Amino acid sequence: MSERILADLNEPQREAVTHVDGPLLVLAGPGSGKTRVITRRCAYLVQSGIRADNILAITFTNKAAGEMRRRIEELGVGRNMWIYTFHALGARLLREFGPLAKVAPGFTIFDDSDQKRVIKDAMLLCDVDPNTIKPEQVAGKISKAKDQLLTPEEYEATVDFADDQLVARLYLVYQRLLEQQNAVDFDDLLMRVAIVLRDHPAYTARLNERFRYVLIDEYQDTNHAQYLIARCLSQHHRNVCATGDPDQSIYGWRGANISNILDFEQDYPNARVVRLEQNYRSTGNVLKVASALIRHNQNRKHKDLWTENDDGGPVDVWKFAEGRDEAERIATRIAQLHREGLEYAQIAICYRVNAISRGLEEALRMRGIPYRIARGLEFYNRKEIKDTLAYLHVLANPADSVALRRIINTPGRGIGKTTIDRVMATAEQEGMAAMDVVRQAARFPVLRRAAGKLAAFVDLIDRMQPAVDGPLSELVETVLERSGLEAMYKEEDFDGEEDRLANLAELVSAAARYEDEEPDPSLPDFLQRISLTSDQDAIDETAGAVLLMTLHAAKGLEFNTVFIAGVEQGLLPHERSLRLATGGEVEEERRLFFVGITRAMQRLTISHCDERFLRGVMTARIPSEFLRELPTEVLNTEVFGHAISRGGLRPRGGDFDFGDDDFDQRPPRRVGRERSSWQRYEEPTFSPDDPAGQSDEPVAPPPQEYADWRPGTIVQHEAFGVGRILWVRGSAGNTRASIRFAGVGEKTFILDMAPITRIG
DNA sequence: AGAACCTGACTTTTT
DNA sequence: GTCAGGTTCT
Repeated sequence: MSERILADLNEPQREAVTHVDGPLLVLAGPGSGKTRVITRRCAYLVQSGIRADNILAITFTNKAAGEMRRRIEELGVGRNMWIYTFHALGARLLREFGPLAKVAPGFTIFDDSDQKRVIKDAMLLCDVDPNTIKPEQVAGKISKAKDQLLTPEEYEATVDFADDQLVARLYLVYQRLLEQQNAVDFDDLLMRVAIVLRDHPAYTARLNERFRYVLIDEYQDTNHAQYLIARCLSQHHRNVCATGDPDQSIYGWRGANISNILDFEQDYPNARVVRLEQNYRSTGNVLKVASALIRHNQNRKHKDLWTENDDGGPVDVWKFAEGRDEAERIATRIAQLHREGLEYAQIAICYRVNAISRGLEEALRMRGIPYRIARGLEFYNRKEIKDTLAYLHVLANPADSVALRRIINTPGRGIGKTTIDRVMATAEQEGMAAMDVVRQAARFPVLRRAAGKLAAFVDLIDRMQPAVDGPLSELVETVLERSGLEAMYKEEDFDGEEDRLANLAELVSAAARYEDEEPDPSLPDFLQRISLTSDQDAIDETAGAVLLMTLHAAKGLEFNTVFIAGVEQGLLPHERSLRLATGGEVEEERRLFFVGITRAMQRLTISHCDERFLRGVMTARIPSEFLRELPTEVLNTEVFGHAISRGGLRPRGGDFDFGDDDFDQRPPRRVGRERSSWQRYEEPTFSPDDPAGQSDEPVAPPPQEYADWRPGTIVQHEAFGVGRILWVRGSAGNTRASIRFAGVGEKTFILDMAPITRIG
């Protein structure tokens, strides 16, 4: 077994894996086999006689935790290892020592939108005009305070600006509102645990006994509270292993403190430091570009990244006249690579801001290239899911009035804003839970008129309550039926384009799956777990589609071919990071670029434009200052003119620098290859009765995916039966077809949405 | 109570 | 240009 654990490790990797006692810092460059080191080390510890349940590994995402568990179990050890995200560990410990931290079991975890709701409530209660300060700002300051473990009282003592005194008041009320609802926010999960660990040495000692080896992954992203938790958990034995890469610290704006990793050696004297510098992922040229870029940062630990891989082709730097050209060219290039045998799933397009994705999507759709967007906030943020979960939350925790407000009139049952406001005001006055006010509505004169409707709602909830003790999936079904949500969404689905019922069915099966896998399932645990599930966890790199994502979302992934679009000043680095020009923020932007570059295994293309549509207006752009920092000798720079309105995509010759006179005038170099892809650009096919290309505003051709939906084609519609296509037109994603049905007449549909199939 | 209308914001968002 | 959230109108 030892053989297997140490097999194919390089020297530093082996050193890290076989380090057992005492603090260890693993500085792991991108693609240096960090996960391998972590999992092998866990196996090594177990093999040296340490019990798996004495080992605690902490990650940032559920996905990372799951991946780690999978790979450790593959090595045949560690079935009982503690593998958690920081927040899940927090939730777990809070449940354990709840009384010490003033939370009752079954507490609700509020997400950002719940939190915002409560802050608004606090502002209302404190008579704070939202024009003075925005709820988001308040949230930000409270979050910072919690990161520093400051209770409202302690925070108040530290502030001297009037603004912050206001925040202190709001923080106090906010916290009170949370407590009344037996709810915590994400920051509480860390702060409360850290405070208990700080103030209850006996408890901390016990946990040190339990977790004799502590491992923290992505240490560069820890904030202060997380740092303290890690520190306390390893206070007695000092068997702490931190892994990470300061050059990939990209969450400073969320409170991550890069100094935690930079100062590890001061924090833990005698720490062993291992540098993983050999890269197994990228070509030599990609790595050269990455290294040259990141060298421009001051605040870092130097690493010499190297690889035994081939140099590979040059790194492409493409310059376009306009955003649309960029999107077109990337899409055609992807089509070409696919024809040459590259899987779509091996390709990613990254950008700094989500706003860039739209144009790319359109271009991909136009060519029928399958793609997926790894955008934040998908499944659990859908309205129908949030509604259903809100019922479950009320059942699990009747004090949860954020959830109560969400469902009390959803579906509509004639309980309006006035009534809801009165319920909330009464609850505040009487110091009661909102649900209890609703229960006793008849007692309160202001609620007299609504009392009947409120009683009906109470009755509804009470009739659901018994199902809480039954199987979870059945509970969800009961809620869907009795609440009327199912009926409501059935109707909406019928005349809308959404498929909300399908999502709800997915929720039911998620509940069933949870119940299946969990030894000790419970409704509160299910809900907590959902609250701690992010969309990052849902990114599936193997879905057979090109992945579009922000540079942030790309961290930790790798692809054969990577495009980084919109590498322009103001976008990357983003203008908001330039404003206060605090150097540090520009360095974080540079790290973001570094993260993007190092996702690429074989091919990397960086692109930028002279103009692009931003916020509805065409905006002049200049290339990113970072482009000057790249080594020209491994770049292949190309300049392209307009793809569409100037009659076809063609490369334009001529001089090319990065467009800014301040740049040093290194001669532009061209490396390698003919640009054969241009010649192969395919003129889109236009539908016959829709002669396009005459106006400046061409009518978009039907996307490739509908290429053979020609007039005359016979199709079947779920409701209208068999019909004949009259015409197809429209832009990608909005392709419309007019179809004549016997006895029904002509109807126009959006093809992506309508339940239509081709027949014959 | 619900629809229509208006306004402002618009980086990133591991939990 | 687009979306969400809030406000005003009916």
